Amino acid sequence: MNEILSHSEENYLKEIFHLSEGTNQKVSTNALAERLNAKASSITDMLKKLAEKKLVSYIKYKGCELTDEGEKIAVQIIRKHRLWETFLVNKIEFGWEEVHDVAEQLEHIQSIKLIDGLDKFLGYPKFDPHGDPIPDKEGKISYRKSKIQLSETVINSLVEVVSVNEDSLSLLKYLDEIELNLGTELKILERYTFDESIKVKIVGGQELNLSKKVAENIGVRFISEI
Amino acid sequence: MNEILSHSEENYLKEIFHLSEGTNQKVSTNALAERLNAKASSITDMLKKLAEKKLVSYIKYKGCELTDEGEKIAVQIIRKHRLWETFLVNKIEFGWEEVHDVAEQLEHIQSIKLIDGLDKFLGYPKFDPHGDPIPDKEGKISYRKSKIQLSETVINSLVEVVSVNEDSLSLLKYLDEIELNLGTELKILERYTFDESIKVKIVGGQELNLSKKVAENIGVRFISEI
DNA sequence: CATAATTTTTAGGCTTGCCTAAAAATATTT
DNA sequence: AAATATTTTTAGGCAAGCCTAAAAATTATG
Ligand SMILES: [Mn+2]
Ligand SMILES: [Mn+2]
Ligand SMILES: [Mn+2]
Ligand SMILES: [Mn+2]
Repeated sequence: MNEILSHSEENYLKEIFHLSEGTNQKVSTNALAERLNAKASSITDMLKKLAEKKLVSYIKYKGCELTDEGEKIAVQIIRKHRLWETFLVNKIEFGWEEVHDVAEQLEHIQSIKLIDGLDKFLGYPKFDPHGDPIPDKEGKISYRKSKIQLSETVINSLVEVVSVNEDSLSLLKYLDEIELNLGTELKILERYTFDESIKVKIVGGQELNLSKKVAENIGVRFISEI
Repeated sequence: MNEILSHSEENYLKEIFHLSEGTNQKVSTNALAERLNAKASSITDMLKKLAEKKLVSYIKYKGCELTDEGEKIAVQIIRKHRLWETFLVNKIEFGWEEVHDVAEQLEHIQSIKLIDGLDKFLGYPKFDPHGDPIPDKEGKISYRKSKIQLSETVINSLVEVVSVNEDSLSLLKYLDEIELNLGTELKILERYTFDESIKVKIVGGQELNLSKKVAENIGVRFISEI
């Protein structure tokens, strides 16, 4: 417990957390391999090491799962990642599509005093620039309870954009272009059954069509019927 | 040129710079070994690699020296180190004795946009919390021309503290205790030949004795005769 | 200047975190 | 339930960055 972990080990814990978040399934070797851009054999190697350190439970051929200790560490890394992203956007004038790669580096900086100081300096933000919740010092994550995917909304409703999937650079850039940001309000006008694309009106902005794929990667909160 | 360097390689370049700063001597393997807390044989290994990459010039048994390219990189790492230290003290409420270890990690973060943004955010500071000059974007270092060691001052002069050696934690803590900071003015009252300690009066504060060793690690600027 | 002391390099080895290729286990089809 | 396909593990290897012990070069000393 409380041993220093390598960047690699931290990244494994974080990705295991992300892959199992929401589900209660174990994480497969191949899924990890894809997310970490490594070969399955490398994953197996590392899982053995992390199991040895009691940070994951791992049964050959059956996938892995974080232990309580492993999850605690993973959440703190995610806390750091999201606080640094918030810092970059709020203080250093980064765009939301520019922050992730730098935060991938910053999340490994080892200093509790720094991260708690940063949290205070930023005013204890609850969400990062992509709308993802920032875990608190104790590791508590306040998920937005009423969040649904834009692709799941019913027509004739008014919704507010509360999160976007940060994984795709090109999505973030596209949303910048069409001026769809966190806080933006959308009227859901139509859904086309052929490709499940939807027509929306940005309140105070243009009307436009969004593909199913785009809509699936935007999180919204229902406001009202139109 | 412009290849990505490992943390280790960056640390070697930085220490070679520090060890040769001021002097025009080559840096010896043993000197590096001591500063980097590694064995001489490890240093030899790395010098071969850095020479291969044209970042140092290295002749067996004759020590090493940074190339122009190597020096450019070293200076940028020092720029990052000192900007981060300034950030920690000015924005995150760190004490000057707490910043170095964290800055050792932060100096390896790879993002020109971040470091230039940080520089702007901090208001383009010229000196770090220990009074060391912060290289600018182009690598120019504005050394304080009139700086001398407190140990070299003449009695009956009034001086201002402009820098302290950051290498010793215990020195920094001691200076905190006696309330000797950057900007503090000192009257040089006496010098005892036996141990070369000096008696000083902190303007607006107490009178006290400083050992030669302490005085050598404090940089001051002459203001006037008393 | 020859011998001793010091510094530096070489030789060989270890761990971490990857890799490829082949073998073994598991899942899917027919 | 075989046969086939997919997933996962094992075996063996490689580069980075460190180590110890021994050899070689340099420097200091009588
Ligand atoms: Mn991110
Ligand atoms: Mn994010
Ligand atoms: Mn420092
Ligand atoms: Mn400093």
